[in-house]
Amino acid sequence: MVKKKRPTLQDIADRVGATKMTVSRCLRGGNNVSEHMRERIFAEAEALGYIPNRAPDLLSKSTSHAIGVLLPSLTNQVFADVIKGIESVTEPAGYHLMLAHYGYSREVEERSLASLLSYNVDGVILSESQHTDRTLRMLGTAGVPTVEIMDTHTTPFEQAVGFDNVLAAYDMVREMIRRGRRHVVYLAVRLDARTLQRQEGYTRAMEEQG
Amino acid sequence: MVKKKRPTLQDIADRVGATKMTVSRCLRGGNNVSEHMRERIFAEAEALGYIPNRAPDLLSKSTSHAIGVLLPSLTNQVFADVIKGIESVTEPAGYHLMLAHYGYSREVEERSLASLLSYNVDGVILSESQHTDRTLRMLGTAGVPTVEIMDTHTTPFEQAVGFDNVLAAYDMVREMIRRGRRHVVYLAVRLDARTLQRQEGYTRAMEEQG
DNA sequence: GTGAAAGCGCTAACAC
DNA sequence: GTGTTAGCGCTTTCAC
Repeated sequence: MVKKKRPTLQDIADRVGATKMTVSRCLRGGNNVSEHMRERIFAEAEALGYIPNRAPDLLSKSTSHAIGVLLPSLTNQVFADVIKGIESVTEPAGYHLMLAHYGYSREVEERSLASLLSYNVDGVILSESQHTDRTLRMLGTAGVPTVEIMDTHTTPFEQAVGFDNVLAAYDMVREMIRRGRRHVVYLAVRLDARTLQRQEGYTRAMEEQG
Repeated sequence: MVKKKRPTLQDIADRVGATKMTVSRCLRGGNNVSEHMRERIFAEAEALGYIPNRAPDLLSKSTSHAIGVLLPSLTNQVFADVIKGIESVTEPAGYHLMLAHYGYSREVEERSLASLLSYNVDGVILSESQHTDRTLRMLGTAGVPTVEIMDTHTTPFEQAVGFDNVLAAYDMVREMIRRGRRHVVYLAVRLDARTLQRQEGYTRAMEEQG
């Protein structure tokens, strides 16, 4: 399956008898192009099915108009909503999403992040707030804006958006006790960071109220 | 928010007193690098937090290791599952997903596709099988493998994976009739392509059985 | 109004 | 085992 070489600015330039510079200026709406040229260039571009190439920009300006999104899992329905929410903001802004998921493994997260960063993404969205040292270092050298979602209890690398599991659990248990419940039980399936955070909130509330 | 310039192969090369060629070979696991050099290069790469840059590859080989996915909507839960399914294949293969959605508008689809193609995605997944002429032309000149999902009734541009709404509706109605139902009613909310296909299946089954 | 040259970071091809 | 050159497609800068 050989990829056909796509038409470039040069191809258009050749056909209209100009240089790619003139074509470039014209296609980007520059006004210093003669009316005659402008028409021929647009006609040829359309005829050739010219599609601009973002790669050179990506190379020279290191900017991709893409945001990397690292999710622990796609199975958990909450992350489908997360994607939807992110898209609702990025799409109107002309940004694309590059997805990766890492199955709750910090090592996979590290690799996926490297991969995402190698595309020069303009920003990264991470879920969870526990990362390997290398992950943190990469975020540092990459120098792109980083947002951690879901957990706001742990101190974020840069910024975090989400909720505090500890506080949420604490509030819930407190409210139950306030309503007169005395035997509140905390049941959890997995002992991951979030579960433990909720347990912390539960324990705090229970101890506080005796 | 100024992006810090990331370390490049040249930066590593300067520090170990070699050329970027040697560094490039070494980091990619080439064996024709002296043991001494190899160690220093890896040490410096780690120290600098070097992250490889895919942009040059993208420019010279026009290959991105990314797949463009065009979805009509993210709100419809079925597409969350679609993403999940696609990811389950692409991720192990080392491919990333670039998402775009177009709100069931062919014009938006056309723009989004151009945008996706400008990243030199290695393949495109489209939902629905009705596209503008320009969309089709772009797919042609881009020359990347294209898969249309959801609808297999319409003749696909290249390949399609999904189900046949006409046939599905036909089968359902037929089965109802076979079980003795005589007053089967088809209710639809929107008159989009899919709805009309189902109606076609319904009508065919009803007429066939009288 | 249009062109020429350089450069973004990396690798393929070719020295030595 | 290591270096040199050239080039991917585009834009920026400077000429004319």
